[in-house]
Amino acid sequence: MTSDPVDTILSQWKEERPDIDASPMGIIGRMARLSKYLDRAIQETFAMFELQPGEFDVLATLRRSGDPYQLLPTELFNSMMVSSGTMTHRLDRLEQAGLVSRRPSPSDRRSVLITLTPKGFELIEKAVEAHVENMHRILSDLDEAERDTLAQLLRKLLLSFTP
Amino acid sequence: MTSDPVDTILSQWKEERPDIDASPMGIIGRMARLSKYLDRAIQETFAMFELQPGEFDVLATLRRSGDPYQLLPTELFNSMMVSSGTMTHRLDRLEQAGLVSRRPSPSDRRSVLITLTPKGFELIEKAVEAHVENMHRILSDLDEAERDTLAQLLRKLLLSFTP
DNA sequence: CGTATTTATCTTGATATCAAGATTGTTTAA
DNA sequence: TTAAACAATCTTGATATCAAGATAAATACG
Repeated sequence: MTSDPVDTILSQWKEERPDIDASPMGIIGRMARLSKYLDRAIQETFAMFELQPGEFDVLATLRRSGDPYQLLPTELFNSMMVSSGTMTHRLDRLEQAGLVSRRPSPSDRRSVLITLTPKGFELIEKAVEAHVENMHRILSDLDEAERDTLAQLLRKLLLSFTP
Repeated sequence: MTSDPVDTILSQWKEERPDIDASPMGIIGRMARLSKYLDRAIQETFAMFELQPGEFDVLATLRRSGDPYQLLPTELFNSMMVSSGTMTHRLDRLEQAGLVSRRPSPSDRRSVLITLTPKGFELIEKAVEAHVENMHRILSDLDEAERDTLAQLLRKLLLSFTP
């Protein structure tokens, strides 16, 4: 089995602090590094559509919510784990670009309905297709069984954070 | 098998775009979410030592490099995948806090030697112990076989980015 | 030998993000 | 009904980060 940079880190700790079991870094350290690589690889696809990752997330969330492609800011920032202020800023940019619209909610005057515009819909259709294709390419070194196993283990770990 | 938020997302895509195989999101989407949860959980430990994650990384990298706990800024930012400007800023703060020192390199007048101060050494010893303990706790829902399998799969994926 | 290229670090300007607070509106319950 | 609690969104101020460029020094090469 070929060794990676995290193996080097683990063996350094073994040498310097043999009293410590640093093995969890084999998972957490690799997740951190992978996360950076994945972000970069994925961003290249988004850039082809002049979208930031956060903007893509908003459009994709609206798209997959189904007709009428409409959600509240609160639903959006809850589902994507960012603060309300961050969402306000994203929506400002997307509205500016004509990809979503803000309309007052008829049922709650505190609320705003965020809706995909036709332009936003067309853009996210193409961007999602490119993104999915790119993700397949990124994972192509894992066979189907490995991808399944990995997805299962990640789900189990993810569930330990969301009871 | 209990379902998680990513399963919901996958089934939404299945409904809305049955022509697309979004299964890679089962890995990449979970990695993205986990990465956020892990960052938050880990940050709590660092905060107990008044360290930002990036500052912890610098001190830990110096510590595990072994005596004399000394590296160049270039080695530091290469190993932790951040820009040189980011490293300059981190080193400014760490130097300010008296945790590392900057000394001119005797062999290359362009270079600066970053060294752990005794204060930095003492702090990182304690912080690493707490961090490792915390990581064990975070992964405690996975048994040893699962942790091994997960680490192996992550290594394989990571190696596909670093040839 | 002297010029061009590469390397090491830092600076600058822009931006995405967060936490905390402000504003406005809704719901609860006495 | 009315006061208190809660909810939805936006604003503000701070910060970590990056990309690109500046500066200075070392190395390579014709």
